[in-house]
Amino acid sequence: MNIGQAAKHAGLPAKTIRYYEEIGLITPARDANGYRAFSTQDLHKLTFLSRARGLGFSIEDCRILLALWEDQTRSSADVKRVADQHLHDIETKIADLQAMHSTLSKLVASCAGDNRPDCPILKGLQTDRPDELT
Amino acid sequence: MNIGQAAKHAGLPAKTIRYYEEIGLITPARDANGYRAFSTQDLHKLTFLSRARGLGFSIEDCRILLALWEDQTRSSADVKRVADQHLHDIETKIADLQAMHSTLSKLVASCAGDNRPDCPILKGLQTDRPDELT
DNA sequence: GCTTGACCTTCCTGTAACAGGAACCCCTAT
DNA sequence: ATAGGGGTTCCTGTTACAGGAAGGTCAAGC
Repeated sequence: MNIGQAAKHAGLPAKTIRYYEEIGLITPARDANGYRAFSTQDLHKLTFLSRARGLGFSIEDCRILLALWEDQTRSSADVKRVADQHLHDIETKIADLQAMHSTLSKLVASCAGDNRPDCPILKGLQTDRPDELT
Repeated sequence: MNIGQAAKHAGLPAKTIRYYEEIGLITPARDANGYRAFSTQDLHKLTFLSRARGLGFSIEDCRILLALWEDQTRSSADVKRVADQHLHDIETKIADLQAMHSTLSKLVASCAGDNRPDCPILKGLQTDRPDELT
């Protein structure tokens, strides 16, 4: 199967698949004409990668997860450790974004948004603790 | 004031300040010895940038906000537009992360995390809709 | 006067995960 | 023969800096 079909199958851009080969996540065979020939196993790997990336795992985490996936003697604890760490990272990011959102939404709410220059958002950005502005 | 002091004052690494100069966000004067000389106005700008970046605004957004901040004839509507868009982006990111978190936390919860190879997390990653796994 | 250490300077490379595009090859249909 | 829709490699650009090399500067202490 050529890269175009594989791309559709996995829900990934062809460019991304070429990149995954370049960094050694997959190693599809080659036809006589130089075209990549994707096996069923390759397609499974690509789907796996697509899913893992979709859940926000980094490429390096994907590399680890893929290795565990292929290792029939793995311990589920090893998988869980990686996933748990990522889950924690996600929680941290959410908390950070929520903090930004909280501060920023207050500033936005207090801004008239008309044609006058007076703007609490800009005022908030020049002070150290914008929440203290009234 | 030298870059080290300015960095402390603004809560930014010196490296970041040099970068901001390189991309034209600030243009501090130079002493005879070539050292950057930060004025009070420069310090205000750096603090502004530090705050805006801390709220997640992109560098390009910061450039716009900084210009509005310096323009006494601005309309607060222009500022609000930028902030509102960013707020929306933040909301989108939070929603994305929460979706990942939801899926992943279910998978993690269903994984024993022991020394056996059987792992619902890996199973979830190879199917298209891991939530459907029981 | 000399050294030492803490500053400062520029310049180059690397990061994450690809996207865009050029220049070119391959295959099939008309 | 040509046109199109694949495929290939290679190079550049993206975001917002961090790390580090090589070297100039300044104030303090001996």
